[in-house]
Amino acid sequence: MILPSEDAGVGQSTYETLRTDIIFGRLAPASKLKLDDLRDTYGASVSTIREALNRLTTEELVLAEGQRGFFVAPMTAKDLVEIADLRILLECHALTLSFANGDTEWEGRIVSAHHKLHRMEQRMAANDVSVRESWKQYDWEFHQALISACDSASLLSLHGSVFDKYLRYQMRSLTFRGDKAAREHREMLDAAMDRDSERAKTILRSHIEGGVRHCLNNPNVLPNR
Amino acid sequence: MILPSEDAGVGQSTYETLRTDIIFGRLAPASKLKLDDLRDTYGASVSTIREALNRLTTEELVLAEGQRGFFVAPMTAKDLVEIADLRILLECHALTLSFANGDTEWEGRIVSAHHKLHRMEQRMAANDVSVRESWKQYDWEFHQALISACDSASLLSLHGSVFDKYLRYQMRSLTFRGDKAAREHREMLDAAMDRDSERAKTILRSHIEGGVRHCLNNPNVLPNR
DNA sequence: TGTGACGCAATAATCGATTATACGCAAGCG
DNA sequence: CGCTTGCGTATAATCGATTATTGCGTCACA
Repeated sequence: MILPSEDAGVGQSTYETLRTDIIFGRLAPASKLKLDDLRDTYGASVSTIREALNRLTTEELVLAEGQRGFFVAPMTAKDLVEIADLRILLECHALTLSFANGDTEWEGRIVSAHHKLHRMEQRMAANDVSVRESWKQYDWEFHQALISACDSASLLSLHGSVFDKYLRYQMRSLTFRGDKAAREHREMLDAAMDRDSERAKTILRSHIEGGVRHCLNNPNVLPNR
Repeated sequence: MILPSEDAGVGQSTYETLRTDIIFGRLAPASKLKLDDLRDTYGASVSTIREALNRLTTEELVLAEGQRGFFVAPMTAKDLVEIADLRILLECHALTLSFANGDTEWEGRIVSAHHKLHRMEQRMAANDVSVRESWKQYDWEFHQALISACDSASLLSLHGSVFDKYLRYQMRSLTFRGDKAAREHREMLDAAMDRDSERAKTILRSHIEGGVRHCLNNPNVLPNR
């Protein structure tokens, strides 16, 4: 997900930049995406911009309304709950498969990812807000590592897409919920080493549901109404 | 899904036509999609074609390889199994939600969809192969009706996308498996009327797994190797 | 003063042309 | 004789221009 890759063409990098700009909230939910403006901002022709927007439309990060142009997908409480529900469904399923399948390499990936995530959590706890985005990046890498042995490219891809939509809501909650979340990450690490997928799933569910509650209670997250 | 809508612009209808052409096998798996050829075939400019292909790339019905163009997504046994697994996961979950939520309108949609599907199944059983595509259309409508009360647009959208990828494999099995499938449809209808989601899920799982076995045993479905 | 038709400005959709990249073949060199 | 390097063609990527649509503001008329 997330990281724009260097070498790619204009089209690919425009797509990636637009995507992260939506996920990280630099493009406001429900705002109009005017092609001419975007061309100036992103330094690509309208055709290229349209290509990127069309791809984002399929992912439902952008809405295309008839002949009336493109809009950033709005953010609503209902959508958040739906997305979280899907993330739980997909990630729990992947967890089961992955725990049954994982080898020592897999364990190594998890330990490594957790270590890096933990470092970021420490910096976040020390109010070093500059690492917000990389913290979320490492959060993704950890969750990704846990399910990386599920042996289903389709499942991983679908999960990645849902995760990013969930992330868009997370990114708007400016307050740090790290204490509880960090403990849950630690517990999932332990459960993974024990290959106890039921325990991991229980923790994951409450991990995500906690994140949802945190967002719903946070007035920054849902601007409308 | 499926049906190309009339009124839309060139871009939308090109996208829909390309999509159904891939799903229904009119464009061979793994074949190269040359832009100039497609422009002639579909009567739209390269930019418009590219727009459509980019959208299909996001859905993983088309693969975009670096600067080397577009390819129809290949079909493999592993992909079929993964997609079927996802369909079971998503559709079972949606079934649970829908059965808990559905009102009388919902029941009406199911009864109606089943009736139309049943008619098609009869014609298929009588070797009227001309209705193959509409039969699959009604199959989709029935499954869609069952989960239509799940009250999650995101889940329905994700399910639709996975269903269509599954359908691509189904469309290649030229032999009719309708007898068993028709019975399962009937049983799901009954389970829906009884609001017995556990029963419906059991049937659905074996319904889909039966379809997968049928495809895996059918040499028409997986051309490679 | 309200309403509807008209036209203008803004913006989207679509296109064809231009530039860049990749691939195959052939010629030169080891 | 095989490998590499350079050239030409085929194809993709990107762009700017052209056409179509929409939405708003204004003016005429009831």
